[in-house]
Amino acid sequence: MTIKEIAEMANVSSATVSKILNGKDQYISEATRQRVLEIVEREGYISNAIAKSLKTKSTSTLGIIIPDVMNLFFSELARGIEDAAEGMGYSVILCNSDNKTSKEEKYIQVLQEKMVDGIILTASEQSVSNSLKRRNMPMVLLDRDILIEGNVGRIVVDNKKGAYDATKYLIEKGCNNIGFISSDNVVKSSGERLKGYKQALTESNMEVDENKIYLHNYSIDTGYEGVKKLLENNKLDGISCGNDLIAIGAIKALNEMKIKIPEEVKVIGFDDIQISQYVEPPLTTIKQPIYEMGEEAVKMLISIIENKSVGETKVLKTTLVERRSC
Amino acid sequence: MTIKEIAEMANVSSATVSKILNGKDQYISEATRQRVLEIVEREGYISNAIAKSLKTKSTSTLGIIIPDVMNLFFSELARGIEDAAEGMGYSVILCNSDNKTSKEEKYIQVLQEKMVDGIILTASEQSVSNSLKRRNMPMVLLDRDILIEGNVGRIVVDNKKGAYDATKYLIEKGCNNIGFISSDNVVKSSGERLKGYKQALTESNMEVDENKIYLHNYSIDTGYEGVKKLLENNKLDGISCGNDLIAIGAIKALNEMKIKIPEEVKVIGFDDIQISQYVEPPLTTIKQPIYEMGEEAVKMLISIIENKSVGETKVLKTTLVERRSC
DNA sequence: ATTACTTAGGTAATCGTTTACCTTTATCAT
DNA sequence: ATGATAAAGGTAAACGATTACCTAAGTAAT
Repeated sequence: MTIKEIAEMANVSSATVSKILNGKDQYISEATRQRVLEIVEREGYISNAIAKSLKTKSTSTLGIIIPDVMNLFFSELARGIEDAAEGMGYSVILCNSDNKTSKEEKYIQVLQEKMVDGIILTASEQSVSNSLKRRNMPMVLLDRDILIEGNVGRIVVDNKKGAYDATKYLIEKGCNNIGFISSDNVVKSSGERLKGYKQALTESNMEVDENKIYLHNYSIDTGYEGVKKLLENNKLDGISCGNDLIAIGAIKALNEMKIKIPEEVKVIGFDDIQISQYVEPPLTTIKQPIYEMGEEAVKMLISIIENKSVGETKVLKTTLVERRSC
Repeated sequence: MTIKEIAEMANVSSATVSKILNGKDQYISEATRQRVLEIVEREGYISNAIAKSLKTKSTSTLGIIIPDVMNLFFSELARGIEDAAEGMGYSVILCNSDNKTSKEEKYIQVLQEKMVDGIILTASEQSVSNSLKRRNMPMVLLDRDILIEGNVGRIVVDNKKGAYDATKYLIEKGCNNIGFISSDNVVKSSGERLKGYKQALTESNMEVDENKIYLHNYSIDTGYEGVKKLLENNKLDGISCGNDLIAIGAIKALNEMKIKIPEEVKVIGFDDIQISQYVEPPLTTIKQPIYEMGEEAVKMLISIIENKSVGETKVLKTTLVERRSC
């Protein structure tokens, strides 16, 4: 069922049908309009967006590349993105990069072939500018900032301040031996969080002890292993974690070791993913406005697409949410 | 940069370039092939999949409609789907229905306009056949079975047996007073799980007591509330939960009430979502092969698309995984 | 009566591929 | 020398919309 067939049934030209369907009907009589619309309805006509896209050079589709939707942080990001996109008339193609530059590059290629109007990229750990051959594709970098040339937007939080606040909070709560468990990946945010931790210690005249730092990746297992390793040689009374998954792993290990939280050791996370309020004890953490970050990314991307803005950097605020783990 | 421009540079026709790019080059000399390929590479030509789709009537894109990616069950499903799709050369458009028939219908319309090759639908709670106007679109129903006419595939598990096994296990572990907390939604699987619970009781000559059943929805809060409500009037020593989220909420409530798990009350879940192994105590549950269900859905859908099979129903097996909550 | 504008709609090129069908030249068996 | 076949590549229609530009009739002002 095409526009041409509808046109024949209504005894008008396909141009007329197209105009009516797109609301460009100021020079179409109401009678004709009604007649066409009725036929469209009766025949269950569904317009062919592919043909439309070919002509108009716009697909109303966005590509989103994240490491892994199964990770609660990214699934919330994805949800924020999809909701905002849907609200603005866009669909989203979902891509999981598994933090692999190779998959990321492949997806960028595919998304360009599919003529998405723009791409939201949560960069993989090793991605560098030159691996991203983009042909002037509107793009916003979300959560993870990387070096990249050209007109790209950025939505980030102040990771250093967040980690600083977390550690400072632990100090205020009376901790004297604070460990840090996080990821050793090379994305900027990871480094910033480590810096924030160190700065908080230094400012309070505590020494930075590399033996109290365990870096691996952003997973529950890292938190679990980190606690086991760190407590072999140290007496910690506070642990600042690079993200909530790590904190959850840390809590699990501490629970198993019958170490009381928060009485003996206080634990603080980063992100405030959905599940964090449900662990035992509920996790005190540095909240990122994850869902909103997704929304903001879409808004910025669409404004770049529609040429209303040039890529800028938007820094969203983190907040400390107090629960029972401290 | 189009195929025509490449053709001009190489002094061949666009047909030749197209043939080379699509591997239909049995009658193209190696010299020409190389020359064209080099130009394609040098100019960074990216093919226009939209134009291709218009001609070939296939987009290599699948639509997936799930209630909510932020729900761990569905995010794992989504991941399985995306991985399998990517492996078979397809992209996926992600849609969150929030269990609303209205959103679901809207997405189905959009997906058809975008000419996806097929749709994987995890149906919303109220969706019924006639609300789904589809124009002969290949489709597979995933996880939730609904009545629908036409040629659709189905990937499900035996929910009744799963819930039966769970409850039976509790009985074997010595429980005499087993409650059931689940969702009251109208999808078939919810009813099946309730039936499985009841059947296990009946078979063991235990009476089904409606006061020990709390039905609301598949959320952590339901588990939490359910325990509070059920323990007001009952002395339970076992709780069979409609899914893991509910079980996690139940465990949280029990922990707060200082009731020992599994000594005083045993808890069993359903699904085996990722997080379940990390709660305290780790959750014993009926494992659904979630990721594989996503994969299987893609395989079945693509085989329907390629006309290699007609819609059939595939029932995957659940297994009981023992952890410390029982 | 002429000009100008508005209303209502039609014509046909165009977007970038794919592909059925055609042409030309070379090779080869008879 | 002839016909058949293979090799190499070209021509142009088609996919289904959109849209710049055109036409024609009616109306209104001068």
